[in-house]
Amino acid sequence: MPELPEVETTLRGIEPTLNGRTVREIRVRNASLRWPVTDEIQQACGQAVKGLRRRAKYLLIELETGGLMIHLGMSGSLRVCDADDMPHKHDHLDIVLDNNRCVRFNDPRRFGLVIWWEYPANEHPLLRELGPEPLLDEFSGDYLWRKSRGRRVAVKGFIMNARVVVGVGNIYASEALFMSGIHPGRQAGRISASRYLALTAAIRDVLERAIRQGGTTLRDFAQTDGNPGYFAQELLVYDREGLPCFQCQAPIRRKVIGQRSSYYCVRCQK
DNA sequence: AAAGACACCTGTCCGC
DNA sequence: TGCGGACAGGTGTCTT
Repeated sequence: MPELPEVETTLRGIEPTLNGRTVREIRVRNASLRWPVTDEIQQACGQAVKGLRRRAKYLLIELETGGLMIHLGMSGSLRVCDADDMPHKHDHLDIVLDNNRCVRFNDPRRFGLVIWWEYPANEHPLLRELGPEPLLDEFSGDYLWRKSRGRRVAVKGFIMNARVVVGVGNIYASEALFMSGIHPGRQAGRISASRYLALTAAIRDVLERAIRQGGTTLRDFAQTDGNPGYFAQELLVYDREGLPCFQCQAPIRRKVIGQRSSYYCVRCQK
């Protein structure tokens, strides 16, 4: 479910609740997430919130001697509520604050993750090998072009590889490739520098616009107040199999590339 | 080193 | 109405 814009939306949603507060309690209802939630997580109790940031699709709640790292997987979401509100199905974990407010982790498929980490976060095994953030200057057309030389993998898989660039998931990969006129199955190493420049700009543009709309809700993504994200209405190709291309009217195709559904226009993307 | 397959898990939708 | 199968926004790990 959540790609970079949905994680960024979630971060902005929980920020006012966490700022200036102290963690009073961590309530674990179901510890079997992608990585088991261990007792280590209880070290968060009594610690003040020092900051909040996002790296790739990971949310980092920075406390005094370490912090909480949260990943939403395919179906995870965070909601802000009161600590004594009745939990719903799949509400696996609560971060209860000193004012009785609560950040509640829900994840039907349990591909998500909530773990304790100690400083420095950037050296954590899950973060150490990650590529650049797509919205920062370190991500450029030149970088993508250099990185892709000799690579035979399909360009869609290439830009979804977190060692290449983080945060680009299945929806926004299809969208950015359409916007830059590149066929998703084209070999990464056989694309010119100028086309990578266009692709880089498209990735930035689509991610920034999606953040402004609170992310994309296709099925079950929710912002922290329970509202959906509104970017679905701006999607150009994703989930539009058989529907006319907005540029040329040809039917949008769906094809599995690298085990993921890819949506594209055969006439507009080469 | 790179690329591909697979596993993890639940819910929903569609055709029969 | 029930049942089986396909599919879903991610990514670590294992095999080629």
